[in-house]
Amino acid sequence: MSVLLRPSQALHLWHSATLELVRSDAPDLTLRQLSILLHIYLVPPPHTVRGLASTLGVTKPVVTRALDSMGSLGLVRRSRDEQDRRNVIIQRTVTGALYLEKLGDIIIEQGKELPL
Amino acid sequence: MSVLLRPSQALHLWHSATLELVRSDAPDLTLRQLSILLHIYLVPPPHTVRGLASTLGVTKPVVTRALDSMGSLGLVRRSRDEQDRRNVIIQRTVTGALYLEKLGDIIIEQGKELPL
DNA sequence: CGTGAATGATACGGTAGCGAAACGATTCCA
DNA sequence: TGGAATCGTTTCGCTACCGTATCATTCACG
Repeated sequence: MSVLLRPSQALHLWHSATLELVRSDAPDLTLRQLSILLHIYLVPPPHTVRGLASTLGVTKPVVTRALDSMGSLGLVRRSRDEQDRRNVIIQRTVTGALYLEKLGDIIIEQGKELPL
Repeated sequence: MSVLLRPSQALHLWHSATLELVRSDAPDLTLRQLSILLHIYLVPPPHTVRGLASTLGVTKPVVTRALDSMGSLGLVRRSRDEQDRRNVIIQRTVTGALYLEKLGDIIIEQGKELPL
């Protein structure tokens, strides 16, 4: 089954959710960073820089920089792939999981108050 | 009635929608800019710099800069309030309406493919 | 009038993002 | 074993964003 959203509902959901996200004291990530973060936590591992860059349609430095930023926020963690030491495996953290849990709560909360 | 989203659905919806948004050739706005744009188009006018800043919980220069950026993209338009010439009224444009229509389409499209 | 409040824009110094190109480390393979 | 390919990072020059503070314009009100 699908989540049935009408056009006005879809935009209102994003409106209220982004509004709440901006108003919150959560570190404000760029859309690209948020997309990377969601991908890491919602798609089965392993995740590499090259893989993420390809998936998002961006260059590798974009992913490296996003990992730098989010890494210093504790949202993700890097580790070398010991099988092929050229690769970097991006891993999840407790902090990152909590961040996304909070994001999920915001979306759901705003979804409940959508006009029909 | 409300839009019933379960936690995993909420995050998956945002995951696929942000992914599609990043991959698209649409100008990539910051989260704050997107929030401002949605607010202008979904909440009844008039919209002023001060009002938007207060609503979003950000400073006025943030709104001014966002309007500069989105203005040069043609997404919004500024005009003086002739009743009180201190105010600037932010107005919608055809380009902005099309941008949000496209965003709505992306969200709906991704919502249809959500796992139950 | 004219003084103070209110509004939006601007200046400033600093930080972080961008794409393109080059770089070191590692692996592949001939 | 040695050259090419792959992977992630770094560098470069540039643009855009941030918060704080300040500015010009306009209005309200004594």
